Amino acid sequence: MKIASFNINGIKARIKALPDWLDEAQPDVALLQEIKSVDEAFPRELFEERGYRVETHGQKSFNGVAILSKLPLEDVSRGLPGDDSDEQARWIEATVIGDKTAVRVCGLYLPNGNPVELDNGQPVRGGKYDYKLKWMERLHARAQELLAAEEPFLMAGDYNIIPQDEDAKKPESWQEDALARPESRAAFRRILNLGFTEAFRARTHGPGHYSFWDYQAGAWQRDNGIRIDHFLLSPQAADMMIDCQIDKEIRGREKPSDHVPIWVELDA
DNA sequence: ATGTCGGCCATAGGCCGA
Repeated sequence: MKIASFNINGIKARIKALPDWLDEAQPDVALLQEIKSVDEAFPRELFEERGYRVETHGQKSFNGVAILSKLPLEDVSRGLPGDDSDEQARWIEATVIGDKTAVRVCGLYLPNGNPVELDNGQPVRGGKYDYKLKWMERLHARAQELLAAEEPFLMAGDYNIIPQDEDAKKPESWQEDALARPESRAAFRRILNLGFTEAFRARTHGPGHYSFWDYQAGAWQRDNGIRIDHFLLSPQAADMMIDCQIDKEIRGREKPSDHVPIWVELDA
C-alpha cells in the first residue's frame, strides 16, 4: 500500500501537475493539503476517472485537505477534535481497507504559526503562534486516542515543523520562525515521543533532504529548502514500512507547488 | 535586504497568506 502526502498549494493551479504526478507515482492513497477550494468546487471527476475515491474537507480560499484512494475507505471524519470554534479545514481521517490490513490514515495541514508573537516568552493569546501551539496540543490528544487502539495508523501532511537544524539548508535563518522555534520543535517531539516513528528519518539520515522550497529568492535553484512534510507511523504501521521517499524532482517541473510529495510503502 | 506564488474581489491591482 503506497500512501503519499502532497501540499498542492491550490487545486486550481495544480489541475495538470497533480494528475500527471498521480499517473506516474501511482499511489494507492494521496493525502492532499492546501486544496484552497470548497468541497463543491473540487474537480473530483479528474480523480474518479483514474479510479480514486475522493473525500474532501475544504474551505474557501485557504487551507483544505483531501483524501484520494483507490482502496475502499471507511469511517471518514473531518476536523481535528478539541475545539468546536475552530473553522479552519486542516484535518481529515479515514480507514483504508488494504489487501491484508486496514490502516487508519490522518491527513493534516498544521498551522504555519507566523508571525510569532510572544509576551514575556508566552504566546499572545489569539495570535497565530498561539493557534499553532494549541492546535498541536489537540493533535497530541487525538494521536494519543488513536494510538490506544494499538492498530496500524499514520498521520501525514504538512506539519510546518523543521524538526532539527539538519532539516534546513540555512537553519540560522529559521531560528526565530514558527517552523523551527524551540516551542514548535518541543511540541512536535512531544507527539513523536508518544511512540511514533518518523518514517523518513527511520530510513534516511543526514542533511540535504527537503520537501519545500520557497517560490522566492531562487530557493529551488539554490537548493535552499526545508523538510516540513512528515509521516508519523504508529508502532503497528512502522512494522509494515517497506520504504519512504521524497519526490524531489517534482519541484523542478512546470508550474510546481512549493512542496513536493513524500510517500511511504507499507506491507498492508 | 530583496527576489514569488495562489486566491479573492472584481475586472486591475491590491490584499492576505505562505
